[in-house]
Amino acid sequence: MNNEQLHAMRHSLAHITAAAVKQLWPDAKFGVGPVVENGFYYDIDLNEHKISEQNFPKIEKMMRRIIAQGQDFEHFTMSIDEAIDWAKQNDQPYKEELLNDLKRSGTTVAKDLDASEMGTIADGDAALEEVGFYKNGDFTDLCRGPHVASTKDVGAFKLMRVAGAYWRGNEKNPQMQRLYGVAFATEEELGEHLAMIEEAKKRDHRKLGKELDLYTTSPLVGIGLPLFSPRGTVLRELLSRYSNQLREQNGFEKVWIPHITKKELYEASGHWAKFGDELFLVESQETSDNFVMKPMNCPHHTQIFASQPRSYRDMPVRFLETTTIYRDEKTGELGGLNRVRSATQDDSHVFCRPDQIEQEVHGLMASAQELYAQVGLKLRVRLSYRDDGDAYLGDKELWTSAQEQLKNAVMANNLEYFEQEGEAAFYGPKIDFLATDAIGREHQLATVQLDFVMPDRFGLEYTDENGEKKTPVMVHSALLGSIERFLSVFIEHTGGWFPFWLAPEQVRILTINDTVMDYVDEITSLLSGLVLMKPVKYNEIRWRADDRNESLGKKIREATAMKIPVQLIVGPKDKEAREVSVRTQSGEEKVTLEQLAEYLKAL
RNA sequence: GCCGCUGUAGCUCAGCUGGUAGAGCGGCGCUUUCGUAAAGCGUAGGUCACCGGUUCAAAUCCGGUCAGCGGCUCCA
Repeated sequence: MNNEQLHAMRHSLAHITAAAVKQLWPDAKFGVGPVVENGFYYDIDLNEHKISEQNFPKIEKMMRRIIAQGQDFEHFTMSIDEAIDWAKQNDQPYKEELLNDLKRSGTTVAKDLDASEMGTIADGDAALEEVGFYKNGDFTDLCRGPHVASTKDVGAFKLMRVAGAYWRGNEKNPQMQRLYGVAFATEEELGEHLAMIEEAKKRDHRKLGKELDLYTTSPLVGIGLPLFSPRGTVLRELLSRYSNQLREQNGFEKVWIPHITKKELYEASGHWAKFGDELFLVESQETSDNFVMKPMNCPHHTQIFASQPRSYRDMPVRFLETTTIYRDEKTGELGGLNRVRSATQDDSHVFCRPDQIEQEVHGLMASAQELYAQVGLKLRVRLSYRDDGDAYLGDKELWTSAQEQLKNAVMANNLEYFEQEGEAAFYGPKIDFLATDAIGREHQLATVQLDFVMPDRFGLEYTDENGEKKTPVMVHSALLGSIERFLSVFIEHTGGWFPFWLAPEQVRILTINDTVMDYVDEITSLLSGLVLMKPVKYNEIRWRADDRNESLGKKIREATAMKIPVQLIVGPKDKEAREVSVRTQSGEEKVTLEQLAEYLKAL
């Protein structure tokens, strides 16, 4: 089975889905039905009627009937005008619209779908004369193909869900119903895929967030505004400390800024014009000034840079701050920790000379590399450059030099990378770090962005060796990105089994009976004096003793459910031998009290 | 913001086509001090998300609101 065959199977299933829906609801109007990752979808407009998942058995039954009939997929062509007549006669206004686009420009310029799905080639500017159709049974559809020969050759499939989708991805257009299915060549592969979805569900950070008591939400506080319980706060603080520690080693200094500011700050930076509708407004009862919650930190940090005269000898100036930003995201976008209205960034800004870009980016990359290696996420790098267009601000030579320096830094760090032209921000080129998690999903977390525009907007300057005023370059960077989003990825990556240094509760002592209480005191005073220095410095051991009047089995069960990495079982025999039974994910072993500290430090 | 689905005790869930609410876990009390993933008994918890409607009667049907989930759109 090669990709083309699988593609044809999935695409054929899209047609079969549409054919089944057409039989069940004859007045259905069809949009597009492309192949997507792992399957296919078809956009359908049923006027008043709404398909729900309860209809799936009925639709799937109809699909299986069509499949069992072994209908041939017949290919034929029509002239474009005949095709438009066909669409009109069959009351298919969406197809008619597509055909008219094809007639005009040879392509359908809809976002999110490949023109090849609609029966033509994407890269033609010329008007099209003929379009392809496929017919199976009495269902005919505009389509370039290819398809499998017969409806019985489509492999294994399952309808997954139905969702609203705007016609051609534009929210001003009518909303259609998008029917999603997954499809594979064999039942086994379909089964594996469904099992993977189950695995992802088990690791869902919203589920684990509740089970492990990491964070919560409250309708009284508002959606998209998560509240972190003690255990979740440990994770947040340690990750932030680690991220800060890595950069402080490279000369970054902590700064602090307030969370509201006058709107004028963002008018000066240019963000108000562009992102004004995403800012939370804050009203003062004392002054007429308009305040906003900060949606980013860089403009504030520029004002700290500007507060002192700067010499070329002072450069680079490096600021660092873990702080929360607030964005008024649309309610429908919010969910879990992935997308929130209060997001905490481990933000940093370097103000440097143009010739210092490479060394600064190099240092940040090395830090990112170390952090991600430590948490077990595999990194690769996307370099986004400008193209020849005029959408970019700043000196072109500076861009060229900066892009070279970025690439040098990536090479020096020996990182896997790829380059994209035309993907840079208007204010400078950027580097995104893509992290692959334990079940193969890729997430964008850390970022390094150059900025040639903001220093100019705020009139930042330093004095060079000739006594002349020069404008610095800014390097924006975050290693974790948003701590909330990082946590959502990290929780799912680890399935809640955090590495020892990060675990909110690292050690739990499980007693067998009350005769060992004095021995437990000895153990706890040892643990209380224990401090880890790696990878985060001054990381005091977090422990609890479970000396309740419960069975050992129950204590183990509960400690394991909370994914506590080290369980110390303490009974009369252990007390007698002056050792503890250490239970970890990799099994159980006896460790003497004397060796316990070293044992834990080595984890 | 839009479309679809869901909302029953702290948690996980049962409650068929309307007759007025249940289990397990957890909590609390008592007993048990028990060595590797749930000790025993007892007991207290619910305006069935909220508001309105239909009905003799609503957790159940209808409408609205809020929240959660899956998508669309968006993401400096």
